[in-house]
Amino acid sequence: MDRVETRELAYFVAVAEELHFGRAAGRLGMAQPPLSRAIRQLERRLGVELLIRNSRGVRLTEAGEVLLHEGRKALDAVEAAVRRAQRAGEPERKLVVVMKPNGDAGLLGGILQAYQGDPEALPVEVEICRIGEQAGLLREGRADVALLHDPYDDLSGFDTEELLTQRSVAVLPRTHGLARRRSLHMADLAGETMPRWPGLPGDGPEVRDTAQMMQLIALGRMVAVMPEAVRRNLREELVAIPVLDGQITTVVLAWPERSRSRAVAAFVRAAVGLVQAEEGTTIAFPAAVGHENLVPASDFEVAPHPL
Amino acid sequence: MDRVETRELAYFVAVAEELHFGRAAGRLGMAQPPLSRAIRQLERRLGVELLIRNSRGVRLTEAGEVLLHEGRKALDAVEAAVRRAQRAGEPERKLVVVMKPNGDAGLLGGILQAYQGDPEALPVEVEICRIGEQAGLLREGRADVALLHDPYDDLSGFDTEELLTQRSVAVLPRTHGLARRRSLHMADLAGETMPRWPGLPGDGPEVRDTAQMMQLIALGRMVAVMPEAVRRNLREELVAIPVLDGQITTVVLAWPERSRSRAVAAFVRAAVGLVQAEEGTTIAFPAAVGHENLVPASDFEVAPHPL
DNA sequence: CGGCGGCGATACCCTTGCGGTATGGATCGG
DNA sequence: CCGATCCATACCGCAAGGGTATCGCCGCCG
Repeated sequence: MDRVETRELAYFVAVAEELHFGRAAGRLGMAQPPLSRAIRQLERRLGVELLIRNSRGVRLTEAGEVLLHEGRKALDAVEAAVRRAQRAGEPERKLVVVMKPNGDAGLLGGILQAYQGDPEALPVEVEICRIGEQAGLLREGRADVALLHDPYDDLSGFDTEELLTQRSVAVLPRTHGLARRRSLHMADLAGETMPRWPGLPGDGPEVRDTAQMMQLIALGRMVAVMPEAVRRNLREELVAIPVLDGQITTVVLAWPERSRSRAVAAFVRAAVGLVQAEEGTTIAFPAAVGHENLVPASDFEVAPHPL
Repeated sequence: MDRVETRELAYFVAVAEELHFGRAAGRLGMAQPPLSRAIRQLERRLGVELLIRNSRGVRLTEAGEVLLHEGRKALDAVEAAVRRAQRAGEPERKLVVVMKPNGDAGLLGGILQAYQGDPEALPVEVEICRIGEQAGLLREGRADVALLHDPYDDLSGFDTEELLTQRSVAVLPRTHGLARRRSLHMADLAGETMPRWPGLPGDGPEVRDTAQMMQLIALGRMVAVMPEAVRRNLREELVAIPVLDGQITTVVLAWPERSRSRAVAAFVRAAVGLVQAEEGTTIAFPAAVGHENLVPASDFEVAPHPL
């Protein structure tokens, strides 16, 4: 059997997402009949029924579900291949590091310093993206490495190296009834309104970024349980209380699997070397914190580290 | 910028592999001029030089290297998407498990038994492939799950679950000077001829499969250090001696990342459940071994398990 | 030094097949 | 029963992919 073109895959994905030939054709910037024909042709060539058309709508068969899912991955891979090749051909090469705001837990400065000492190092561009975009940017080949968070980000398709584990703190308004506690358990927060992050399920109000969330917490509209690195940018009127049984978050360095880029390899070396040198320190804080709302890390010691 | 078609990617990969337009065109079943043109066109569209043509051969630019590498992955992904969709559309669905001969270390029987009890289970087809083919079959979508060996197989692009760790044994002819030792270190085998497996570097004679290797060992042409599961099919004239500092091999169950197949999920459940139930037993041997060339597992206890 | 051979690029032509428009046919709602 | 909606079919034109012939360049060898 001969090749399936990306065009055909993209057509199918569009139809499978819209479940409507007309709308899909519109999205693809073409007329409906050629789209119908292309999909039929694809089905004939694969020898599989992908869609069930009952003259008043479209449904996916099981094979169609699979092709939608796998086809998206394949299209991602093609796009990433092109973009990485283009980036590799640019006259001044650079390494793009992507993370969400504060997503490095204070590690990036040290990593960059170590990296620049490597003979294979390239100039670095740090891209601060919006929450939920990190993994996608890396998948599409727009970035070379990313600082991601396990278990919140989807790490599949990447090679990774764990850099740092973080425990959780509850971010509360200073006026909250629990604000003077030295530590909490998740059960203490039962019934509180929690933020809902884009892409994740939940019933709280959706928040786009940490600043927005902080604002809402300060207004008493919600509380949040976050990796302890949030303490680096707490507002005056908020406090962070350790949550002893909260989610453990791992900051991981991720890059495209089976990458052969020497610049990426050097970056990974730098990052791993750095965290190994700092082994034992769970999280780095600026030396001069000065803020009373920063809970001393020793408070975590009341509970054994669950890892 | 508009889409890159798989056709164009395949053309480029062929040329990049052959480093010769004529041969690549032959391989693709087409004439050389359209191929030249297609590649030029691809370069123009990407805005990147991929090949350096000096009228007496072709070389890859750095961008070309990247596109060769990433393009192969992308083509794999497209092919896998198609094949998985086709498999999902077959009237009698089945689950294809792939492994190399003896690659399950005796686990598969139990896994299959546990799996068949699951309500989501499908009929299973066990595919025994040649050495080095396992990961590829899974990548191409010809199999649903594979039993692979870390660190020998390339696990990137798969989700995995570790099932079993195996220590190493040296397979020696009964007449070998070391054949009566109770245990060895790698240093004891310095200077011995070792097999070279397909795809891996090395300087020994290449072997295709274990049976061939066993034959060569019996003839005194080589010795081999293998995961201890080889003891399950040793010939009469061979012995297996624990190698205390040999490579630790992990049998992992692998499946396409981000898979949504319920049948695969059920298989993973069955396998993980099984190994958890047997937790503590490092490797399962048939109850009635009876072969004196099977070294008792207790011999391994002289060295602490390095994991 | 000149001819030859190998290799990629160019020129030109033909055919395929993709995409567009017009229309048909089925089904559901009122 | 009519109209609206939506996918399929019919048909057409043109862009683009593929083939053949040939050129230009370069290294090799007589």
